[in-house]
Order: sequence, then C-alpha cells, then structure tokens
Amino acid sequence: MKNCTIEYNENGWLGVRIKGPFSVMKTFDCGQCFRFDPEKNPMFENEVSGVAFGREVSFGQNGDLLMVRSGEEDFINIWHDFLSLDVDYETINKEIKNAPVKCGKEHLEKATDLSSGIRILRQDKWEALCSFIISQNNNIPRIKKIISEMCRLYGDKTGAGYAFPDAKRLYDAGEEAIFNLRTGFRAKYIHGAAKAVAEGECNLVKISEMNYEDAEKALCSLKGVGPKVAACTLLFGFNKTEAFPIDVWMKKVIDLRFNGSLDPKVFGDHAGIAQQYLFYCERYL
DNA sequence: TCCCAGGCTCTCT
DNA sequence: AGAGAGCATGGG
Repeated sequence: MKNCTIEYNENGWLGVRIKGPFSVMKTFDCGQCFRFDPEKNPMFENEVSGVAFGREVSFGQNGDLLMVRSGEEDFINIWHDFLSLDVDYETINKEIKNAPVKCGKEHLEKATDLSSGIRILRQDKWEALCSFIISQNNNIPRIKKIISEMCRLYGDKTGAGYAFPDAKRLYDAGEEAIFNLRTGFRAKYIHGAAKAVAEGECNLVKISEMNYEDAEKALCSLKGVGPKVAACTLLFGFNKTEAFPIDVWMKKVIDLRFNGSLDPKVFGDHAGIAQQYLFYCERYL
C-alpha cells in the first residue's frame, strides 16, 4: 500500500497513518457522497459513519492517524481504494496551484489550501450514477433524505443500516415507487437508468474502461443524464479525475473568481480535484 | 412567503 | 446552435 501504513488493530478499529493531506470531515462533507454523517465521539477529533459497497463503516481521525472501524482485510480490499489513499495529494495540490490559469491564481491557491484534505472518493458506479441523477435541480440535504429513504425501502439490510439498492431492485420496484420517494420529475429518469443498467444495455464496467469522451457520451444517452450528472458520475464513481462538473455553484465560481472563463484543461488529469476544491471553498466558506 | 437547489428535456427561433 | 419554459419538491 502506498502513502499509508497500518499501525495497529484493536477493539475493532484499525489505525492507519496517512501520508499527505487528509481530512475525514472535508472528504465526507464536500458534497461528493450522500450516505455518510458526522458522529460525536470523544475518542476522535472527527468521525463519520455510513454505508458503502454494502458494508457499514466508520472513519475517525486524530491528526494524521485515520481510524477505520473494519477488519484489516476490508481495509486493504475496499476502504483503502474507496478513500484514494494511494494518491499523492501533496504533489497534486502543488500542481493545481501552479496550473496556468489566465486569472484568479490567487483564489485558486486559497481554495486549494482551504480544501486541502479532501480526497475524491472512488464510489460504487451505480450508486454514483443514481445519486447524481437524483441530485439535479435539488439541494444536498434533500438529496440525502431521498437516498436514505430509497435505501431503507429497497436496500439490503447491513445491520443497523441499509445498502444502496442495486439497479435491478429499483427497476423491479417500479417508477411509481420511485416517484413516491419524492423524487418528482426524476422518477422516470431513475427508473429508466435502472432498467438500462439492470438489463445490461448500459454496461457501467465497460463505460469505465472507455476514454472520457466516449464514457460521457454513453452516460448521456440515458434520459435525465446530461453533461453535469455524467461528469459527477465519472469523477466520483469511475475514477476519471479529469472530469470537471459545472453546476450552479461552479458557474458562480467561474464568473466571480475567474472573470467568466476557466478552461479545465489547465488542470490536466486533476481537473476534477481542482473543481472539488473550488466547489467546496465557494459553498462552505 | 418566496427563492433556490451538484440540471435536463423539449420547444421555439 | 442557442435561449427559455417547465419540471416536483422542500430547505432555508
């Protein structure tokens, strides 16, 4: 494992020393995932818990020590990858700060410093696609509520919580059931995407192996999926960090901080990370 | 109350 | 190609 070291394993918690910038709070509160919530635990400076890949997990943090409530095997096989712990964010942050932007360099540096510690999660592909279809013209608290209810009603029980329902399960539940989750006009989009994925007409694994342009085209062929939802899906679920989702907040950022134009290409393969820094900075500060 | 939210589709120029 | 209305709902 690169850039982190397992230091101990006791009482169900795994202690992992992290090299480079890492913040549990920022990572799970920056709007990239919807199934984790902060916990109050005197043991840690910060803790979040939630469900991913059908497993309940908690992440605590004290300084550069990450505490994972899981076995060593799950950490190595799932959570290490989920959290992008192999990625050298220290170097990436430097590259982002040095990106050849035409203007707004000062803001870019400030946003990078303020957001440092965010890790782009590698989430489940279907969960990312479905979640970001739900996200359109919606606000984050409400998105979380809808997804939580969707999991409670249609996801497998994981213990205290529920897994994210797979595509077939949502397809079988029917459009009306999905509408009854208060998804509104998105119900037919969710149901249609679930059908396409469940029946193999939309193969998410194949899409993840495509180049960015083809992958975006493939996702956008689904009704209710446009450039922004596709970009978020590819960034947060398909590990395509060159994706640069532009929502109403990012439009604001570009107008206000970059004088109306910002070419994602200046960030190369780290465009998605830069985007997330700018988004987080604008929303939360 | 009213504006808005990690937008997209459809229609009309 | 580009602009604009409509969409369901509820958070703040």
